[in-house]
Amino acid sequence: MVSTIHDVAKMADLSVGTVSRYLNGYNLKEENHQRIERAIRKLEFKENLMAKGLRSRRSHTIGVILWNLSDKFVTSIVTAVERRLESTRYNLILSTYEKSSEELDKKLRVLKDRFIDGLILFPQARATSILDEYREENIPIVLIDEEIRGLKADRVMVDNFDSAFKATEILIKLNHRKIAFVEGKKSFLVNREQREGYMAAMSRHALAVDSGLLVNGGFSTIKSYHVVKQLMGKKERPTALLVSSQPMTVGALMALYELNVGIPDELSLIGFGDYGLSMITRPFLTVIDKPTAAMGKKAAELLIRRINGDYSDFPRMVKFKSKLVVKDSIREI
Amino acid sequence: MVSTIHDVAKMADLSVGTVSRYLNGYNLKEENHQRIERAIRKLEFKENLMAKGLRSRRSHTIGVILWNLSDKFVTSIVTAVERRLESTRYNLILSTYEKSSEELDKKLRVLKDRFIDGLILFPQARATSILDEYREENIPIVLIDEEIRGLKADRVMVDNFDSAFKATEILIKLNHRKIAFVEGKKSFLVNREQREGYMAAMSRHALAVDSGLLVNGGFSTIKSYHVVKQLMGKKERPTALLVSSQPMTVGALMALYELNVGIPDELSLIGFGDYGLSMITRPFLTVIDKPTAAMGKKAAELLIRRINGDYSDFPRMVKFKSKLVVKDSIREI
DNA sequence: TTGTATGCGTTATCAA
DNA sequence: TTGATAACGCATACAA
Repeated sequence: MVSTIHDVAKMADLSVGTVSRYLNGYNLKEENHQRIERAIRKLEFKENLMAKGLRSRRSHTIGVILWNLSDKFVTSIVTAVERRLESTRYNLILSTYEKSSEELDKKLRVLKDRFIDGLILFPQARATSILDEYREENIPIVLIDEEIRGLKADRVMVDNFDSAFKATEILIKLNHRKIAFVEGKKSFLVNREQREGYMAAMSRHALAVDSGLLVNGGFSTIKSYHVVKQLMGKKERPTALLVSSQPMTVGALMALYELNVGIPDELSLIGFGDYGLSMITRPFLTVIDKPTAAMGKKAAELLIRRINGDYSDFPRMVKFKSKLVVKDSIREI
Repeated sequence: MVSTIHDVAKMADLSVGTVSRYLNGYNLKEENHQRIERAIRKLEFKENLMAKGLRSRRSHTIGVILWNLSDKFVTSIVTAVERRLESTRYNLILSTYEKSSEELDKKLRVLKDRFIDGLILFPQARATSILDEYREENIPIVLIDEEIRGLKADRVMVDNFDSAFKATEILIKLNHRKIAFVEGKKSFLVNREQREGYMAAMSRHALAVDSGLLVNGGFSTIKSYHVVKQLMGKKERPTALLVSSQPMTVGALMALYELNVGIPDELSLIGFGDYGLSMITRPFLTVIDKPTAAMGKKAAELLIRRINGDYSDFPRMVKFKSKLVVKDSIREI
């Protein structure tokens, strides 16, 4: 039989109030403290999270809303979040929205109705006024690698400017001049930052970015496949290519394989993406590896602090530098 | 202000009992039905899942315990599960255990304490008696592509025998005789079935499996990397290689790249894994693509039926055939 | 078919 | 510092 604080109280010969206080970390007389502890152990008492939640309006649950699980950037961050949460009493409720605004809204609503105590959001679609309700009800939100206009929230970011800058610059130093950049969706901050990094590196070295070099891969594998195919079909090919996300890098690879473009002989290639990708392509791919483990940990910690009411440095923006992992897909020309 | 069934009852001029019955699908007088519906809409009433759960001992939550999120087999099934659950009132609580038995036990315990209504489990480590408690408390479990000895539970499986058989046989038909098989951990059913499929195909064509052809990749990328390196370092190399999981296929690729083994010229290669992998390796990889979408959907539906008390065909074992996607990594010799 | 009343396990208020 | 007791929002047994 499952026991309640009433059973514990009876066995310890104290009142339920006292037991409840014990459970919530209030000070008791040392002796009573011990008595309760013993009773809890004997009865194998476990708190009932639903009853607790009903009273306290907390679910001890953290929502994670992400676009999908096929992106390693997302999954490694979620993994890190879960790991960080293991020592706490929080669990993760997972929701995906496939980059659809309607879906996103729906999921935001569902999770709010479940009384999540906090939210970790990977934003890749517009959300509507539902986010205001989160604010009104004081449900903290941590955004991953993006902003949402009009929403003051904590953010855990990749230093995307720096990443693109570094990648572009290394290509320039290898004497590349015609460096193309496959960007994502223009409306997103992550894309603007990357593009600015790319532009800044180009202009610092007095290189022109003619219009043909900047192509839009729309954050998707298939779109990237098409634009890269088009890009490399032109008479004036770039000698180097920087692709701004993992799924788009996959698309680019597919196109390049199909066109039989030699890497790095005909084209030097750098992709944003995880380290894993660099090991299974041939040649090994030079990638910009994002510090997902640190990001997930940070996001979890930030969120917990907010849940505990510590808004001292709100809104916080933490930026992590990525690492350029140089492999065989780039060369000097 | 958030409204309760009391508010709804008052506005509809009925009792809370009636409203509660309405919400749980009991029959009401048509007029009252309408009145309640109107009131609910006007008040934007939402059920309080915690209160509901406290009374009914249901959390409307389904636990998913998986080894980690870096395996596409896992993530695509989870995605399918979530999609199937969208039209229901269930949400997913996610937990990972990194193939450690202690972790698995811990997670099983945590989720039980959260009153999950059902569990989807990807078993790759031994679990202890905690699973008996699930049975005692009537929490249904669906196992994905594995069995747990001593546990009667529904299972959603890949037809691993058939998969390995088909893959081996196509290699045989391409005149390969020395076909090596990188297997996973022997203690798991998935591995035994694959191995039997491989053996069956070999013996049907009267081919001997000498001991050197069967190597153990331990289900991990790194282990597979090492054994394949060793395997291909021998004087007598196989002419074809079948690798029995996605992570191990990655490890095999790393080894083969490193040793500069020409694929498919020197070695024909088939890997278990997802379709995506086949597109980014060079040459394009022939893979055994598992029907993860269907599996996830089935798992969700099976679990919901059990939660609803329908145990008519318990325990059910559903087996899905995988698809051999032939690309450029195999050739006739 | 509906209303009333009790309890699910906890927290919080108020007295002691 | 502790005890008694009233909520929290809902489901259900029982009566009507």
